[in-house]
Amino acid sequence: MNYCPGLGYSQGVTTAGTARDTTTRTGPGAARQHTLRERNLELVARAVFEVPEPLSRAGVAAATGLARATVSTLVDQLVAARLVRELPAVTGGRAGRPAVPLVPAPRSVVGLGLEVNVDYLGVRVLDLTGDVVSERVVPGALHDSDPAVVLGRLGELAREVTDGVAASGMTVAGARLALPGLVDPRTGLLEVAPNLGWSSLDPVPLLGLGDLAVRIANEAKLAALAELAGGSDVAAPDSFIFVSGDVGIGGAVVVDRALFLGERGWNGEIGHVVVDPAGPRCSCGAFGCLEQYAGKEAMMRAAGLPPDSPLAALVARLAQTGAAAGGAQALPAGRALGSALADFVNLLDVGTIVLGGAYAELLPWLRADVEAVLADRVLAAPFVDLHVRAAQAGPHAALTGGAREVLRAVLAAPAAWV
Amino acid sequence: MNYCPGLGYSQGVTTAGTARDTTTRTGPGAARQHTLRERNLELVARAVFEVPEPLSRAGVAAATGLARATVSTLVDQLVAARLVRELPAVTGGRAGRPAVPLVPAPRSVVGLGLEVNVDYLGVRVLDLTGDVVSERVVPGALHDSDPAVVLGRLGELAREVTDGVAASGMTVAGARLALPGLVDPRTGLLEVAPNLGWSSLDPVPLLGLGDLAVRIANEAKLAALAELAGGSDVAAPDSFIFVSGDVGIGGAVVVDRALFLGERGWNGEIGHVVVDPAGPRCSCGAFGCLEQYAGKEAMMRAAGLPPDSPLAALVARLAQTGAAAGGAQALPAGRALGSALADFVNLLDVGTIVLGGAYAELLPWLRADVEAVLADRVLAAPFVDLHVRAAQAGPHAALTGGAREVLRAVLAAPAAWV
DNA sequence: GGCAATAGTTCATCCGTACAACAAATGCGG
DNA sequence: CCGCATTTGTTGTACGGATGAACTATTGCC
Repeated sequence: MNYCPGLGYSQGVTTAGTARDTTTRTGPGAARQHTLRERNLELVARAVFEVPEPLSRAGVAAATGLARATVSTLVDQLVAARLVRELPAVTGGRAGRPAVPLVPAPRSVVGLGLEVNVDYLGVRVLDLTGDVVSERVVPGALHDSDPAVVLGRLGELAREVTDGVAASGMTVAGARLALPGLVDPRTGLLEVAPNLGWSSLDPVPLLGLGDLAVRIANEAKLAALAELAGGSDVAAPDSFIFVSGDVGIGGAVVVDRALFLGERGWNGEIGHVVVDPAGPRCSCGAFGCLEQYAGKEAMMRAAGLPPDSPLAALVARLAQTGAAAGGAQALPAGRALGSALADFVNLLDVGTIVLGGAYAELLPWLRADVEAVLADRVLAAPFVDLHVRAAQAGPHAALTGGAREVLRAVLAAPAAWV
Repeated sequence: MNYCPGLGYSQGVTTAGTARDTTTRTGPGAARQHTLRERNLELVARAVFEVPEPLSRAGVAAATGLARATVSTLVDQLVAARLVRELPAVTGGRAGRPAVPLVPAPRSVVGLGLEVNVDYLGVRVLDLTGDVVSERVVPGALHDSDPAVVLGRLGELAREVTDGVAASGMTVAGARLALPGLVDPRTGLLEVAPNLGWSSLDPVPLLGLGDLAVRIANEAKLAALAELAGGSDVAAPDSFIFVSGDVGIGGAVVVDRALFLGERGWNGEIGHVVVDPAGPRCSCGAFGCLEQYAGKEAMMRAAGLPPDSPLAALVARLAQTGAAAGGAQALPAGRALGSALADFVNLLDVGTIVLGGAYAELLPWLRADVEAVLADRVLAAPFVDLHVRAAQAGPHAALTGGAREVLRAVLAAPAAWV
């Protein structure tokens, strides 16, 4: 599925004689004997976790290309590490010794998702099967709040939840804290979160979660990862653009089931893409940004509602005014959003667009305009099927995405758990 | 240098019970004993090729973390494969046995770059040191040309060049054909190249190059890769946005020295990003695309020149009208380009912008406007240094980029050459 | 009940790296 | 000029991990 023509890494053909590139790129390091073990442990773990029907040891061997003997020892280690569980042998009607199905271990190793957003605090625990083990979501008005107080409160919630989880014998592998702002994953610092009124702070210590490994990330990025779980009726795409409409507009890019983050993870800022340079001035100082057309307040105003109305009011108004779901021009946001998304697709060539936040509910009134503008403006539209769909992950998707991200890291390096 | 928080691969945590993701992702395959050898061969090759000062075997061992004994055997294989050459031992004034410097082997394994563009055909051969071994560039007016004739002629040029190269004992590792249009790397087909008047064709067989491995790619993408060689005075950035202005406007994205290609490699189409929805109609059918402001014809018209004037005429006119280099508003294209680039940066978070094609020469008259609009419109501008620079690779950069790409692939899998 | 079929385990073998010892080639101090 | 420290490169042994074949375990079917 990787169509890049073998462009996996640094090029490094240097013209002889010119002194540059002085920093030695250490690279991923030397491959030793135990590297094989780590690599194949990961391979086996992926085989067990990515397949819809449980595999046996023999099935894993066939799927991975490893020898049955090798798979046996690796699976035994994963079982001992409580990452994989053996189900009772099932006699499937065929001849031969019955196979032992291998499944992700439930309620053993879990991931913790944390979130501070404008109107709530949340904690969610997921186990390796994807089940929600425990969660707490507390509403609150957190514009211009005190980070120490809010994060301390979130830390308390997290401790309550993790204490209960640990009492049941589960192990918390780590945590991800989702924040609605510019986050620097290198330093773990929050640069600025306009809607919270926070800036330039180190949030992790304020949680007071001791030695638990907590990493921070942008809320929309983690919400996008939650979409990789797919929905009850629809499969998850491997590559998509995720755009979430709320007070601000957040975006993320997923390619081959991994986030694309640019240089610092500050990508996907579709809210400030040019829609019309003659448009209204944006809070960012520029003119005609998408946010001025498709941000929550702009949509409310366009519908004749107070800017801070709840989303339900807008939905009710749309239904009341008889705007045909599926019809064009129900919301002025539709064409603006389509225009910005067309830029996004032209620049990235990712053909599936997942709309989250308020857009998920408003999609019936947005879709016609969005799709029409995409067809007009995307250069490759004649050669590509563009898909626009609503987000599948439920409310507080960033909590799910954060917890999933912790568990993904566990599966990427299962050797640390054996 | 990888700031993504461990998002290397497919996630795969699936909710138990829901049937989806049915395609078994085979993954990169099982790691066997010889995988170690391949991996470490690559590591050693990179160490030799990426360092400005030649390393000895002991130096490679220190740089890679491998044992000296291991490095010795690996280096011997690379030398036998003619990828690496030993220089005469140099007694560097220090005590101890003199070290044998290892360098990329000159004139041994070479890469072939091919290109069809609107006004020329070209062939260029690079060796592993980055030197141009041989090249042929033939001007021609190729709008609305016959693909069979043009590609046949290019194939003849390529054979002439490769015959000479082979007669000198060199081995051509492969070729890349650069085309100005939408290319599908999966199938090797050219979907459409508007300026050539070509569409829906399989160009490789028309070259008549027999069993030589030829792959096709977009011209701007390969030109961007040429920038990884750096310039005589300035180091190459590891991540950058490349935008090349000509009749059309081409773009590419390089992150960590590798092309980012989206799903099909049809990304970087900045020429059709919205600058002003009330603007002129574009050849693509939409309104107010960047190409209508910063395409070559638009720039000529804005300067009062015939649309098909040579670039030199525009430069002369700018000098003549006394438009201050470095001053604002010398060209209307400047602010339009800045607007589209700001969208690009907002969506991708890549902070270095390399301008090629006509923009490289026009940069003195564009820079002030571009940088001003970027500062206004890029959301992360207060936290990031944005760099705008002219392309360093000389004319016909796609030829260099294509040849480099072939050699990069050789270094990524040196085991095939031992 | 015997036989074929499939799952899982055990064991000798092979491959590649690591570590240590050794050989080679130099600078330096006496 | 000689001995010694120093660094490079090579040789030999040990070890870890994957393999494939042989073996055991458990079922369906005739």
